[in-house]
Amino acid sequence: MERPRIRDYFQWDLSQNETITPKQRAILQASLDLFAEKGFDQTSTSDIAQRAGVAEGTVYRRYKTKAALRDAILAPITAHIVPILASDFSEDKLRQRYPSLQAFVTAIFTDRVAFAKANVKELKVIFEMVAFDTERREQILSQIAPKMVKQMGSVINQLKADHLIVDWPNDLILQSLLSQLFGYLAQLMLELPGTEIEREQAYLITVMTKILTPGEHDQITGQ
Amino acid sequence: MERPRIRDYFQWDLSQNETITPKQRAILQASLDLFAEKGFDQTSTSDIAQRAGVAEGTVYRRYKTKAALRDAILAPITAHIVPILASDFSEDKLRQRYPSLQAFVTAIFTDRVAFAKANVKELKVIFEMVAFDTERREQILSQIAPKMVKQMGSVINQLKADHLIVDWPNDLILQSLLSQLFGYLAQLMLELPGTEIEREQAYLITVMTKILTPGEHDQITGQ
DNA sequence: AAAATAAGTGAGTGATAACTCATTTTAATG
DNA sequence: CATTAAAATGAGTTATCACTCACTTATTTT
Repeated sequence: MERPRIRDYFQWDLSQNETITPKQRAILQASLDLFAEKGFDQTSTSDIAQRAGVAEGTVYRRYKTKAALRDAILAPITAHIVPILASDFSEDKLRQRYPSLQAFVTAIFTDRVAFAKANVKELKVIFEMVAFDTERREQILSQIAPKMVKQMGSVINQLKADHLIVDWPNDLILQSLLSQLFGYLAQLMLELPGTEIEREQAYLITVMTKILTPGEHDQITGQ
Repeated sequence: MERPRIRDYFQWDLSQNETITPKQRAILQASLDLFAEKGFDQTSTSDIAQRAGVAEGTVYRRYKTKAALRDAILAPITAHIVPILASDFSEDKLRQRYPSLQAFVTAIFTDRVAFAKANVKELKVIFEMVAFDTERREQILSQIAPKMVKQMGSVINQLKADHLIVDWPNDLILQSLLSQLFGYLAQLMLELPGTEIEREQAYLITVMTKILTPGEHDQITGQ
């Protein structure tokens, strides 16, 4: 059974979904744009209809509720966000030793950064949803976190055995990886100016490698 | 003219504001809690009244609109957020040379992390507001960014001259500082589990020092 | 204690927004 | 072209929510 490559998840083409009329496609696109621009609650269904060039009733033809419409937008990305975040380390990559720390970091970030870049709007909508819905957040986390800890854990332990990575507890290492990703995401979503997005990926890899390289500054001084 | 120390901004005691009745104080507290829990739009004024143990009319006695109530909550923090983020480097600290990179990083993060920790709820409300209000975001940024770039810039240049900091463009250095802060903030606001918040400050300083220490991995490799 | 001022109340109001449905328009099929 | 099915429409319904106001209760002043 073949796992799909991460690149296949990029660039959702909403139009290739089954039989979907141009108007329905316009509704999905308008919703995504508006939710990302103004937020879910601040977007009315009449806003969506107007932006999509459609009557309001058309919005409700396929999606029973506004929330269902949001779910439909996020369906493709949520369906694959778990494997993208947590896996990709299970099979081939796990068994192959990482020759260097940089190789490990590159493996982690390359696809994930590209994925984030290709789905900024969707991620923003997810963030808004998850920020104020504790239940949903914990549900998602309980799916992702254990896999991540387990799969990444083995790789990290390998690197530790080879003295290729800093001797921190694994959760701290994971935390710095995540923290770095969050910082990057925030920049994308808030459209912070003065950022050459193009150099981001290389920058992230450089910084992350630097953080995790064993060295003299590794002692975490208490306060 | 004495500038207030950052510690003075911590821990807003809403009750010490002028003449404020217990009920008004309860309204402010309930609003802050609910806005941070459920989000601004998902919180109705009747929710607030109920949580505060007050009639709905009472909410509107002092604050003309729901937005004005939010502004009132954020007033103290927004009044001081600019100096906290951007300054504290203008006078004494700027003139005194930083003996080490760690001293510089510690100076930057200690207060800011403590501030973030003491104002998680407020920051969450601000984030929600700013995330979907481009105008307001740019307005705030245009206030903060130039000061930050200017004041931090001089310090960074000094450290560069002494070869105490990595030879990256200043905006890239600033970006990594910010990115690190964002990552930390995200953890706070999303209440991500498995995080010993107490070690965060020491961790941030360690990591940031490591990132900015000049070394062999400084080349940012293109993709 | 009486008068005056301020604080608090909650039923009521207008507007908005999510959602419905009878009808019309478009597309598919024989 | 006629028939049928699907898609689209937009006026209408219902519920919620921000906000008001005439009135009551508490507090201060004289």
